[in-house]
Amino acid sequence: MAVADGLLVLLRAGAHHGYQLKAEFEERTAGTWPLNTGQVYTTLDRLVRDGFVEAVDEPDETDARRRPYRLTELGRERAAKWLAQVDGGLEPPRDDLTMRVLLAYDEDGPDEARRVIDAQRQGLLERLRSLRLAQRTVHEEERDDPRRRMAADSLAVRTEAELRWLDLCDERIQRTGKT
Amino acid sequence: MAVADGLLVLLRAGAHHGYQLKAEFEERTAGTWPLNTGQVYTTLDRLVRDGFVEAVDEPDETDARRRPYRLTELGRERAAKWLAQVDGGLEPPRDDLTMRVLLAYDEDGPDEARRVIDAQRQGLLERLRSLRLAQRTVHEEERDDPRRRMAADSLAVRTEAELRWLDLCDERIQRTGKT
DNA sequence: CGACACATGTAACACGTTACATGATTTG
DNA sequence: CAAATCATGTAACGTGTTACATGTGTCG
Repeated sequence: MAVADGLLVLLRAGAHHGYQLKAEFEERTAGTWPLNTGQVYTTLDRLVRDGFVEAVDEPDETDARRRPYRLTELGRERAAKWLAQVDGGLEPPRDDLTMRVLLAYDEDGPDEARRVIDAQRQGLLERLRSLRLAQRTVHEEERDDPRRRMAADSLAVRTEAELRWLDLCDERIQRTGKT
Repeated sequence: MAVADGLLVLLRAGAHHGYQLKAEFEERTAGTWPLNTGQVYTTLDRLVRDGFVEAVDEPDETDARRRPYRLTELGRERAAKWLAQVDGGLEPPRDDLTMRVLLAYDEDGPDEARRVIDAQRQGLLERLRSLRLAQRTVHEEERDDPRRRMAADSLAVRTEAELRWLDLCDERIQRTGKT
């Protein structure tokens, strides 16, 4: 649903056609979130079906191929609501890292969990190094693009959080301590 | 795919039937990751189809309803590989929070982005409070279950990371500073 | 026996991804 | 004109979610 809401946000600025939405979406995300063209059109279809978006009556004059869409009142409300919304409340995390550690825990004593945690830590540290290296090797214009920097920050901050979590898991396991 | 890999990990300990897999999966994740029964069976079908799992020849004697499955050699390899694997390399983050901030940026000057960031920050702080409150109100046995604590930690650490990221975004926007 | 937990499924839908098909317009 | 870009779509598949259907075993 994330993509659908994103398109609604873009449509707040005025009518767009599908290809244009794809291009603008990618520009706004600094090329870090490529969209599939097909997905744009099927998503638009669903948005039309559900009343968030409608086709513009008089098609584009300069290019007959273009089929612009605009927000309905409902769509405008949804876009505003989505921007302000905070998702993922108290529901437990459902990601591979958490699942790996939880499932490895107590498989055969704490050893298996330790092995998994160590392997993940190595991999994440390696990822952090790569991220920092990549950040240093980009061209200046790109490095100064705030959107690109924010996207990069997001990755780095999340990776650091995962490392911190692994440390916490280690503590918990030691405290339970059989070994 | 996460669930499929999780089932493979559980099957390393020996043959299980579908219902049993669901129950054990939920127990191992301390009830934080409920599985839909239907999903278990369709996932098992796909795993059989792809050669990671096979039906046990002689069905369970004590209960004719049960249809136990076991790992194939291929499945055992996949489980081991998955446990050691680190996912999400250098691909940019694709989550709602990142998308909201990036799309809100430069919508109409930095103001819209600021509003979105502030709203998200408020919501995330509220979530952190709820998490800590919830942690304090659980019963003792649950609070001492390491799996439950790890799951709770995971949520908290991630939320803190998101808050840190929002602060970084604020900095970047100020530095670009139009106001 | 009747209720409830155990156990296996099917059907329909939402969303995302990949690949492909098909034209129109612009530009060298 | 030919090639590249613009523009709109369809088809197939993987994964997850919800809801429903159906039957067997156990226990009060």
